[in-house]
Amino acid sequence: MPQAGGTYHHGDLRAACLRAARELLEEDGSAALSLRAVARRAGVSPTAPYRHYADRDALVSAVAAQGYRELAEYLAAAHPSPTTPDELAAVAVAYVRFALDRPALFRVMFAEPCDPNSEERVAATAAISEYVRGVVGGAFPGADAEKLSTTVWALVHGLAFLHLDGKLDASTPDVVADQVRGAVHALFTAPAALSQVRA
Amino acid sequence: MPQAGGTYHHGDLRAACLRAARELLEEDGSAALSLRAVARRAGVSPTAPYRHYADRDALVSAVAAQGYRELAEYLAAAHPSPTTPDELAAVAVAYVRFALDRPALFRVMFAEPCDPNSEERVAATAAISEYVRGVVGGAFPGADAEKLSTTVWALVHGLAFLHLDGKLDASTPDVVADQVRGAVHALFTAPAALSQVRA
DNA sequence: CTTACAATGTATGCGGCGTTCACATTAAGG
DNA sequence: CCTTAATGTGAACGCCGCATACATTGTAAG
Repeated sequence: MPQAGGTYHHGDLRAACLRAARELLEEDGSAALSLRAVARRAGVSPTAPYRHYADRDALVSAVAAQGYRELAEYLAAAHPSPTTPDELAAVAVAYVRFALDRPALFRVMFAEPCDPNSEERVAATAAISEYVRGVVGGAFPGADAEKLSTTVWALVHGLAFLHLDGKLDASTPDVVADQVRGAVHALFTAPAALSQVRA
Repeated sequence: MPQAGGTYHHGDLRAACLRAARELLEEDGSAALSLRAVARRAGVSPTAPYRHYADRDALVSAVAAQGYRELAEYLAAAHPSPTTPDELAAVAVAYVRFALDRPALFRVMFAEPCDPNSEERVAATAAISEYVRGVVGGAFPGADAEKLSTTVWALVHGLAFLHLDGKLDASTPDVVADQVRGAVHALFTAPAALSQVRA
């Protein structure tokens, strides 16, 4: 009886596992994200989570999928439908800030190959891809949305990862934001760049 | 006696561990990179590697450091001192190809925070940073080498990671190469982009 | 040549982890 | 009420990282 006054059935162990996993992730990094630790934190026996997640990968994928959805919200909050380079840069800054605020989660989302066994995860990643393409395509209707969105996503994603790895100066949030804005503007204020990626 | 006719002393277990680790990495992914598996493959007792690596992280860092050095060679082989956008694009293509050819190694190199306890590793990463800055600075002497090199590195690094994660079309090497070239050209053929990042 | 020592590899053991399987408890529906 | 499926428990297996004590061997000083 792991819970003092607890009932035998937890109620919503699935959600509790997800919450516990997120906490462990931010507290001790992804190495500490074990099914057993999650079970302990949820106040449940070591094998109880297997009723809700097939294996550790399934739990990790669920965490990642939740991360993708949160990222989408976070970007939308930065600007719902950016059109100018400035607005796009604001979204890019939000992307990098998201990564720096939740480093372990961001790594879980992108550091491993996306497990194709998790429908939830592939759906969430597809949604992010769609979002990026939609935003870039909306801002630059004449350009090849596919290529251009890939380019800008890669740029922002790369900045996020390099910052995460401590390869760049991330001393203050402002420094980071300026860096990101500068890089995005370099890409978007360039007529030659746009013509380069047109269909 | 793990080795049939083997001697008690291995001879060069340190190097053998590194080799075994690389093999395991490419065969079964980073999850299979355990000190015990390395020891098995080297034909040695499970704890023997501890004589040469303080812990698992130390071995991983050594593998990563070797990866950084190989990456530097690989880029230099693509073009020793690029100056034109075309030449820089060729180096960028090599960067992404390196990542796609050695996915597990590339992830080890970049997916976790760089362990500051490994002098070898920090030295190798610093060398890569220097290399990138030098190449970009040499190609565009007027620009702010710091900012510009960060931008182009992030772009290429992001492309590599997105490809690695299957988020982009990596059906054929040519498709990937075209994508990378297009993205780099978008950045470098833009006068406005360059003026944007000048000091 | 011997012998002491440092370097290198071995043996054993601990606790944690992922996972499986048999079993217990509970909720829900005929 | 009683069956049945859902959910949680417990014990067990093999793998892992790692620490400790011990065995073997190269080396070099005496």
